[in-house]
Amino acid sequence: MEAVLRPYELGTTQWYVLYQLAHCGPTMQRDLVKALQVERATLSAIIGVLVRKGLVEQVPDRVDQRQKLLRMTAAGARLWKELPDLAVIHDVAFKGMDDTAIANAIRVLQTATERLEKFIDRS
Amino acid sequence: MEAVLRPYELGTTQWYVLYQLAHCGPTMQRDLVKALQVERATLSAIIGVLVRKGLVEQVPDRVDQRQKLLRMTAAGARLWKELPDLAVIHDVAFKGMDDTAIANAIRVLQTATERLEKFIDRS
DNA sequence: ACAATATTGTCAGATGGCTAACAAAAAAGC
DNA sequence: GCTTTTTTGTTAGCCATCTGACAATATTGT
Repeated sequence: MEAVLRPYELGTTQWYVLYQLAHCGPTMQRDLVKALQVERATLSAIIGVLVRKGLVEQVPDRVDQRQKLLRMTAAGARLWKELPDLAVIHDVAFKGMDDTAIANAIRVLQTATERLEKFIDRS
Repeated sequence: MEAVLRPYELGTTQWYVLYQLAHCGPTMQRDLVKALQVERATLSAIIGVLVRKGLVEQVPDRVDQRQKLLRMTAAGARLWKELPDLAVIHDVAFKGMDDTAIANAIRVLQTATERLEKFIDRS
């Protein structure tokens, strides 16, 4: 992803923010934190970059003034349309491989992840 | 790993440097770059941290003055002995799982990685 | 209603990763 | 032998991530 995105001066997480805004419309920053599985502070920094680049706007909510709504700007939408389709990456990596083997791999990793998370919580 | 190492103020890559020095003895910095699969600049920064902490020494080579030999200090060896065994992490993640399933998962990921690397090289 | 608590975003400072550019030293070529 | 190239490490600057502390704002509890 880095390699594909570099010419556009976009990092992968920046790309993911744009992806969310393009597919789900304007979103509260706090909801993006959950969607991207990232810390509040991390997202704050990333949004900061996107705002400085003029690709995303932060609109304070009228009822809850803590929250901010994120919206793609016209420039953001323009850039988004120029971006190449990242699905090729998935194809390059997995096309033609045995589907059940892939599914198995995913299960193995998910199980390991869950176990480690439980372990960290307990300790 | 982060969670286990945090009480000792060690990052995972710092740990890995100590691991190498503990298991393979003093090592040239350039060889560590290959062992850790990391950029020269990245390792340089990490070594910088370990040197500041007094856990590792950088000794310029007598014959080739560009190269630097890395050696654990007494303080580094002392800390290393205190560190918990990280094998528990492997156990927590994978113990009791089907070995062939794990081997399959590894194969899937290795293949995907190789394909992506080839793709990046070509493009 | 007011005090205590929880949520949301930001800032500061750290790690770890990258690239690009540089300096010093060694090796290769001519 | 001297020039050019390669190797080695560092520095600077960027992105992404984390934790911890903070301010502002809501919510809850009494």
